[in-house]
Formats: sequence, structure tokens, C-alpha cells
Amino acid sequence: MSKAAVPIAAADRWFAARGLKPFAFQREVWRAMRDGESGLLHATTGAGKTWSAWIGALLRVSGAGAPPRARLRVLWITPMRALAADTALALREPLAELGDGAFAQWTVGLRTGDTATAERQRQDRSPPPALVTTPESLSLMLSRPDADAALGAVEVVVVDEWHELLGNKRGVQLQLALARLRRLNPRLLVWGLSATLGNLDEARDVLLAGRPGRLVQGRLAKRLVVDALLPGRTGRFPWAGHLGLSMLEAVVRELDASPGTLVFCNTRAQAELWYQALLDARPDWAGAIALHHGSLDREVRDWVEAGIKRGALKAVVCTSSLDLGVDFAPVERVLQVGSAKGVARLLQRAGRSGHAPGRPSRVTLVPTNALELVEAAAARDAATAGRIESREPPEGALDVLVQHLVTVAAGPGFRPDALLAEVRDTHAYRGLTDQEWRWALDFVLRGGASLTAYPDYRRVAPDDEGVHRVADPRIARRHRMAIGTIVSDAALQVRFMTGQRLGSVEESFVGRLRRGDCFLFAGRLLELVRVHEMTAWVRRATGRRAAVPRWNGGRMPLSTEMSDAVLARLAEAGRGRFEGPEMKALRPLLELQSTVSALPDRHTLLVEALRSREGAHLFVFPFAGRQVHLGLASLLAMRLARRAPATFSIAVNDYGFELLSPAPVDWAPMRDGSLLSAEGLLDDVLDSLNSGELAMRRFREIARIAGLLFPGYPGAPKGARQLQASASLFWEVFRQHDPGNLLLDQARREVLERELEVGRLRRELERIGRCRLRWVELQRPSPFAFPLMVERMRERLSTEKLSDRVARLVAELERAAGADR
DNA sequence: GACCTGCTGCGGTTTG
Repeated sequence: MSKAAVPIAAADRWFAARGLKPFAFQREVWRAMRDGESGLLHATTGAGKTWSAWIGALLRVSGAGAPPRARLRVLWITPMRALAADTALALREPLAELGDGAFAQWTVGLRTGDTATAERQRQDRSPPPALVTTPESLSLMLSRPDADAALGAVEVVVVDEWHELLGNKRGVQLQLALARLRRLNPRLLVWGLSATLGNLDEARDVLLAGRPGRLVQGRLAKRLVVDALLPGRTGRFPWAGHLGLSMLEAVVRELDASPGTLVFCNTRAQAELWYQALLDARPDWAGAIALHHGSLDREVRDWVEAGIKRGALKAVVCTSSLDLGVDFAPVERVLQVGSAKGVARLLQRAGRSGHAPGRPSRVTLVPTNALELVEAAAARDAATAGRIESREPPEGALDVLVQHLVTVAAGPGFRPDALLAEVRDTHAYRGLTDQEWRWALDFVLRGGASLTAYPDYRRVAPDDEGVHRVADPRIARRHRMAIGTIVSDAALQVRFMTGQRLGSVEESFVGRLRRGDCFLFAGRLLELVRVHEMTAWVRRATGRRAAVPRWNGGRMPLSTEMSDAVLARLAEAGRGRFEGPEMKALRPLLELQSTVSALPDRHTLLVEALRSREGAHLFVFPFAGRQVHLGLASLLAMRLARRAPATFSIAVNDYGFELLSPAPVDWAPMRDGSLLSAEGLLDDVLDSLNSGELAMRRFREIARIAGLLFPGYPGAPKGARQLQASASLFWEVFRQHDPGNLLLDQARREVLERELEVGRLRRELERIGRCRLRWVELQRPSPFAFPLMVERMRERLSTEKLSDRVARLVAELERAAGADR
């Protein structure tokens, strides 16, 4: 193989020419790559990780000097198009300067969904030696008949932001692509770049499919400051709620004092509302502040991003759409409205600020309710102690495998035995059974047991020589259009009558609107004019009260790391210790909780019982995140009802849950702990939650990835209802005529593992089993219980009624408080 | 005096 034609000294000189000295970790990466080692580099954004990996790759491939004939030799994979474009620009820099012209003929190509057809064709004729691309575009390249020739000379693959891919199906798809590249070149070098993660060793092992490799620790993280805006002297702080607009004034002051600020919100609706509230508070900021989230049109977002880069914007209200991507030097401050719910997410956002050398990363939490102050202190504790969430790599996802089989068959074709060995050479499928493999193969050959009659699902067939191929060009084309594992909800485009695109909203939201109704979107008040062919045509509106679109986003339950840290802080408070400004500010509320009830800790489960006009309430506070609480609550309700018939309404939040029965309940069986035992957990969870319905919805995604549903031609997307309808059709057909279809199993399994978090639920039940029960009979709702009561009412009532209801509840509380005195 | 929860990411055709 190649010798180091460009010595490390040359890289040193290149750094010196820029007035820099390489960090030890950078030279470590260069040496490792030069010596033919694979590995994972753990470094934060802006720590020089790009240069380390790129120059290392150049040292590696430079043995033969300029490539004899144009062949692709270095692949750089990145999860975002915007990042791909910026990276390609940055990588071009050292080429001309490094190694005395050894790389004079080198270029860095860029290939994503944005790449124009002409450029693709040019690349096909004359491949650039290095290419920056996405996992999906790489899979597309694998689906070309000449894929082996085009990719056979690749020597180094760098996977940027590997932590973003590790835990999802995009990462699985990339694992399969890497296995292909390794088969083409057994000496392939693979390097991952990752941000801080709880399971870095595992991250490396997954990337390298269990092969030995380095884990290089990058430069230590910058100094990190996590603080919080505290509610002012005026009034105490809301006990419940998530919007946080009571902090508006304080936020305005912060923005006033700082030139460039990112204001992260947890939801798109929240971002819309905050943006509007800021403009209402400071009309003079029109044009100086902007909005950015995933449902806004790309053009709008590009404009905002460019504005940040230029330093032209005072503040941007955003969601995690700005978590990743371009580094914005002008960002001075990062505010986080509401809890970030996870340590890794908080660190990521803190890292968006302080890009100048020597400056700390700082994130300031804007609590939306009182208890989020504990989360602020807890998040700082966990971050300081380096307790960061892990990302769990998925295993055995047959939908992704099925897609990959068709991809390869549409490309060079495959022989089953050889491909099986290759597939098993991944972390995700290392445990794939023969039976699963045969099933997947059969599924692409004849559509499994139930679809045999439909030619569209006989996608792959062996040719005379036994090579499995996609013979029908129409099927191959449709398949290429559906490559990828991201399944989005179908949404309506939102456009002005002039045609200008604003973004997209969910079908279900528009379905509730009537012509002439107003809604707040893209930071503007809009009136719905008409809906036609998946487009909502709108015009500007003035004054009228507006709805805000709700998008069905993901849930973000409190992470285990956060919940541990929160419980630790509460335990301290229970011992009378209130360290730091947040805990001091919260002291009155926690002392009240302590007086009327108690404070929990890791070894004490707090349970509160209350009788009210509504009925019998039971409040339980494991502090284990809302998903787990939903499971716990359903489980408990079902097991209670087994003993004595009862119906319960349920409310959950990240701290605990409430069961409410209109009739009196004997909670005694709850006290011995048997109701919360982990025994029979799986069956009981399946019984208590509507898991069939959940699995059916999950199946839509699986069916789409496995290629059962055609997403439609671009520009003419099918409606969500249509997609869901055909997905449920498949669901029913399989259940009746092909119950052994493994995609059904996969849907059920994914619901349990990924949505209901059964693993975490079981661990939590085991912890609870070891806990002392602290049982409190309440006279009136405690500060911990109150938000759960509000939560439950919210689910049943419209906005207006909720405020009435809350007002009445408050009045009752105050009367009760008066009676106490 | 206490009210609005739910994120992100990619890819793609073609015939008249």
C-alpha cells in the first residue's frame, strides 16, 4: 500500500503557515491513518476535527502522488446537505498547499440531493478523487450498475457527526454501505468523528463492525457555563406550564444586551409564539430578529442562516433545526427556553456559542415553570460530571435490509451467500438468523407469502448465472426515488397567492381550519384562502386572533442522566442544602413541598393521595421521564382495576403521574409494592396500552422503508391519509394472509423498544422495587401535584375552558390555604 | 398567580 509520500512534517508546516500548531490529538490521528489504522475521533465542533481527519486521509492516500487515472479514493460522509457544502469548501483549502503539488490534480466533489444532473454526469465521467456526500446519496451510488467500479478504489471513508447517525436507521443504512465498500477493498480505512456521547467505545465498534480501532480523545471541551434566568423580584414563578412567556421581559433584556443570540425552543409552535411575542414587545426589532424551524421553506431558512453568518441578525428563535451545521461565529449567546431534557442536547446547544478561541461556551436556561430550575442545576451537575446520554444502535431492522437488497440488486446485483456474509459483517445484522435472511430474500423475490400475485412486489430475480438483479427498469427507478430511511408525515405546502413558498404544515391542522380562519406561521399572521392539491393558499391577515399549527413531533422525555441528577438535587434540598442561584430561588417552593408533602430521592418513592370533588387522586413521582411514566401509570391502572373494577384518567409529565378515579379507591394494594413489580411486565404493558394501534402506526414507516409504499413523484406528494390508508391495508393483509411476515414483528418490537421504552421501564420498576415508599395523605395539591392536575385538564378541555378551570382551581386552593391559617 | 409541547435529518421522474 501507499507509503507516506507527504510526511507528517509537511502537515506540520501547513499548520505553521496558518500560524497554528497542531494539537497532540491531531497528530495522533495523522499517524494512525498513515499507519493504516481505523478509529473514532471524539472532539467537539470547532476543535479542529475536520482538519485532523482530512489531512490524515491525504497523508494516507498520497503514496502514489497524483492518482494515475481519476478514481474516487476518499469519501466524506456527513448527515446534512448544508454541512456537506461547507465541508467541501473547507477541504479544498489544504490540497493546493500541501505536499508540493502532489495533490495538484486533486479536487473535492460534492454530491447530495442538491447536486445538479449535469454535475452528476460530469462526476460519473471523471470522478473526483475525494467526494463529500450523505448516507442516502452513497446508497444511491450503490444502486448504479457500475457501482463496484465507481467505488472500488475508495481507500478512506470519514463519517462526520457519527453520533447523529449511530442511533438510527440512517446509521444502519450507512453500516450496510460500509460493509459493501469493505468487501470491495478489504483494507479500507474508516474514521468516525463524534461529539461527546455516553457510549463512545460502542460507537467506534459499530462503525468498524467490531474490528480493532483507535479511540482518539480530541482537545478537551471548552469551558462550559450553564446558568439560568431567574424570575425577578416581581411575583413568584408559575408552578405549571411550558410556554414560558412570563420570562419575556427578562429575555428581551438579555437580547438587548447581546449582539447575536440563538433562542432555542423545544417545539415549532413554541418558536412561533416566542418570535411573535418578542416582536410585540419590541416592534423596532422587525427585521433584526428571525425565526428558524424545520417546517419553514428552505429558502427562508437559507436566508436566516446567511443572516446569522453575516452577523446581520440580533437574534434567531429556533428549534433544534440549528443544533447542527454551520458554525456561526457571530453567535454570542445561547438561550434555551424550557428544559433541554438531556445533557447531550444541552452541550450541543451550548457549543453553538463562543466560537472565538478562548471563549467559553455558555447556555442560559429560561425556565418555563418553577421545577425547571432544578433541571437547570441538575443539567449543570451532569454536564460537569461528564454524565452524557448514550445512543443505542438499532439491531436487525429488516425494513432497512430489504431496501438494501433491492438497492444492490438494482446496482451490480448479488449472489445471496456472498451478500449474506457481507450483511453479517455489520453491527446491526451480526446476529441475523438464517431464517430472517431467507425471509428477507423471499420478500424481495416474490413479495412474501401474500403479495406473490403482484408483479410490482417481485422486485428481484436471479439471472441465468444466479446473480440476483432488478430486471424491470421501472421498478429500479421507483426504488431509487425511495431510497433512504427518513419517513416524514405528509404535509401541505403553505404559499402566498403570489406563489411564494413559506413552508409546510400538517394536513390534520389545516383540516381543522375553515376558509378565512387565521393562523400564525413563519412568523406571520396568515389567513387561509383555499386548499388545493396539497397546498394551502394564504394571504396576510391583520389583528385577528390566530391558531398556531401543531406539528406531530417527537417526544423528548427527560433522560436517565437528567432524572438521576434531578433526584440528587432534590435529595440535597431534602437535607436542607440549597446550593447555587437556581436552588436558592426555588427554595420557598421546595420547602412548601416538603411541608405539605415530602421530597423524594433515589431511594424514596414519593406517593401522594388526595380526595377532592373530582374523586380520588393518586400522585406518584419516580422522576423517570414522561414515556416511562405513561407506561407505569397504565400498568398501575390496569393492575388496580384487576383487583377491583375502576376507571382511571391518567396524566403524566417528566416528574411523575396521576391516577384519578371519580369513585373512591382503596389504594392499600399499592402500599405493599406488588402492583409495581416487574413480573409479567411485557404482557401487562401490551394489555394496558393500545399497543396494537401504536404498532400499526409504526408500521407505516417500516412499510415505506421496505419499499411497499411508493411515496409519489416529487411535486405531487400523496396525502398522509392516503399513505396511512395503504399502510393499514398492508398491515391487515399481512395479518390475515401472512402472519409470519417479519415486518409485523418489527413494528411491534420497535413500539416496545423505541416508543414505550420497555427496557427503561423495567429498570425503573426494579429501582422502585428497592425504594422505600413515602406515602402522604394530602389536604390540598402539593407543588409537585399541581402541574399534573393542570396537565390532565388540558387534555380534555379547550384553551378557554382550561384557563377558567385553572382559575377556579386556584381560587379553591387559596380558600383552602386561608382555612389552614 | 398559576393555560397552551412535542425536534431533526435525505432523497427523487418524466410522457406527452
